Amino acid sequence: MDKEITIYDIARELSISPTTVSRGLNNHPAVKKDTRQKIFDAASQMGYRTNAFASNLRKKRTNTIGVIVPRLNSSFQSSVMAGMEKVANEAGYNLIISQSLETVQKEIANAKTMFDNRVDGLLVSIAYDTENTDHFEPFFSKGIPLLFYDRVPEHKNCTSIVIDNIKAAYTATTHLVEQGCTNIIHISGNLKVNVYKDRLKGFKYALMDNDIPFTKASVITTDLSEEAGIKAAQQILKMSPLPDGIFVSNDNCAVSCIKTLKQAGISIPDDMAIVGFNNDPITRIIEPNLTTIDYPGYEMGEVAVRSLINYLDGASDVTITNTITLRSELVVRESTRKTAKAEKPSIAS
Amino acid sequence: MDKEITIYDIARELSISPTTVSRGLNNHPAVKKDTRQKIFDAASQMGYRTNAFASNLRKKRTNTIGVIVPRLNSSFQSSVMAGMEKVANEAGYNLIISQSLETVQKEIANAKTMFDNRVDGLLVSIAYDTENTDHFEPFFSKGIPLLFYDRVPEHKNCTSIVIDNIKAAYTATTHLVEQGCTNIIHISGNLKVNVYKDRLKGFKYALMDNDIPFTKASVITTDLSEEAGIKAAQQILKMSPLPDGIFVSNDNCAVSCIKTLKQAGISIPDDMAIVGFNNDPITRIIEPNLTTIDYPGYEMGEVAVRSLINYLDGASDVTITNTITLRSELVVRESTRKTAKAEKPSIAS
DNA sequence: CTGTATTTTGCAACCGATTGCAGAAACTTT
DNA sequence: AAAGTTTCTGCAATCGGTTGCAAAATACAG
Repeated sequence: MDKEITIYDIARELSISPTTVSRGLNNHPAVKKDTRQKIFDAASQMGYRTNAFASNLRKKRTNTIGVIVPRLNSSFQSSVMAGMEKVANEAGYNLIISQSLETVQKEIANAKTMFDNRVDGLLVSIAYDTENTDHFEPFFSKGIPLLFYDRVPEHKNCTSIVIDNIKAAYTATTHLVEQGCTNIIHISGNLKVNVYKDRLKGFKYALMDNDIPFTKASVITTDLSEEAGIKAAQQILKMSPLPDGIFVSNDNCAVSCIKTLKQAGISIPDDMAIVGFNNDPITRIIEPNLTTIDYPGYEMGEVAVRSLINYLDGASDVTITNTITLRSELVVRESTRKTAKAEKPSIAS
Repeated sequence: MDKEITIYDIARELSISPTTVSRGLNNHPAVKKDTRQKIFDAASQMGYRTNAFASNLRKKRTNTIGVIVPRLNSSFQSSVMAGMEKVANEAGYNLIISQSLETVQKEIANAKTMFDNRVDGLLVSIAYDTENTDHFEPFFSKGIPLLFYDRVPEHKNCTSIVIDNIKAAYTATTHLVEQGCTNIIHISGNLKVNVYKDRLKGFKYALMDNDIPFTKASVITTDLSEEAGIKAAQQILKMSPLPDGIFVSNDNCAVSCIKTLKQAGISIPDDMAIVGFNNDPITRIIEPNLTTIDYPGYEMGEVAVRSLINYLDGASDVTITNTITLRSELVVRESTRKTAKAEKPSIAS
């Protein structure tokens, strides 16, 4: 194992002090151009590489951003990660990623690890059962920028990046009404989570504004999994009269719901129109293609990291609570096009 | 900003030396139980948290594993990441993740970053156009364990984790033959990449073993994207006679291919049977459901990290080149069930 | 050529934990 | 109670950069 080259080796080689080498390598203005060049040359020639720990130890900065995410293996979240990684990498930051697997316990443990690892900033999308932000207190009190995205806590004034879920759900529901639906069901997720709560709100408002009664029976609360979609569909099939429109809070669940309904002989969109949420790739595979809300995951990741780095560079102030809202929009496809059936290509031979 | 507590503070508080505190916190046997307890109590009471940099600087170990992946936002890769994160987290390691976005340049840059960040080990799934492993040389020569998974380089003797792509493709193709296909096309990916190369091999062997002629025309080389699936389908539609079986190297592409073929009035599986590769969730959404090769992404991630940590703990030796091959298996669904149509539920109302 | 201003460089302390080695303390043994 | 063991503790050096402050080198002015 060959010895590691340090600034001391370079200094000795050039007969100058380590101080100057350090400054030179960091492009400090108080180093003669000439000297600096000599340092760079020697460094690359000798195979020097900086020791980040020594530097971090002294500078108390890590150039590392932590990310805590419910699950990595979801279409939406992996897009977000991809966007984050891209921006972080370009800005010279590393990303440490961990998953809470939807439990507070792991989220707490992860937060602690991130804290101990002295991340410069933290990006979090909270777990299902996270009900408070106590475990992030150390970050707040230490002034480490903390930014929530997508799934954000409600009570605390935290900087967060979201879409307008109320509006999106309102738009989706209104679209169903416009297609002629009058008996609409909403399949929702855990109502403790802001995104699902807001989508329910939007759903409710849209019904109200269109003089459609909203009752407890209008909502089926699930965990939005694939199985949940099947169960919800079965539950719907038992309703009488059958609803003519369904707004599901997530595409995955909507898709398995559609599959089950189709198997039961329900025609979509003619018997029931369905809208999902997320614009997952699967929406363009299910037949009929699913109308959904386009949700900019990749962009959300980019914006999250960009904002965080702005804070870190002192360009903006964390303590000023603000919310960044990204655009989202309805993408209309066959699953709600009651009249325009011609657009749908023939299915079977 | 409150002052950070160090072992010196604890030492002063308890009137003992920092040495003992350090040893105590690390459960060094040469510290009286009694003393150790006092140290732990004081530490937690004073809000001490270890400074990883100081420790790393001294120990020359980071407890960090680097991962370089082509893209994060793919169903397969995000499963792998999820598996990796789980094992790494449980073992007390952090994961630094970066994407090569399928280009060597970025892969080289990422490798350099990982190296400079002194990762304890590196996990890599190489980019499309990576043709040699020169940029990983520093890892080899420094004895930093490097482990390739899924997309592995061919010429170098590297430790790698893979599935038997030849066998899997052979099985998939043989299955098509067993279903009565006699004119089979293979839609492949970049043949410089081991996985696609091997799948082509398996395809070829299966044809040979079943006395079906293999010609250049039997293979369509693409980038396996969604668009590629459409184009490949169009190309297939122009063939005469039309093939009766297609083996696609990836589910995504297979699905868009099916969509295009169906639009053109081809009946699947009766006119053409199709097999994909990966067992992506979409295979169970497309109609007919896609027969595919189940590819254990999550497990691959788990195994990769576990192996790496074994090396790091000195349990096994990196220099001994070995290849870990995970099981993979054919999952038969409607897209190839020419005879058993009854299993498929009615599609339209 | 001297004095002042400006640009460069270096000294030395510091960041916080780890560890080889030696010495102190506690415990056994005879 | 002295000598021999065994168990604990602490000194001091070390890991490799960074930075405030002061000194040295150079430039500029008169």
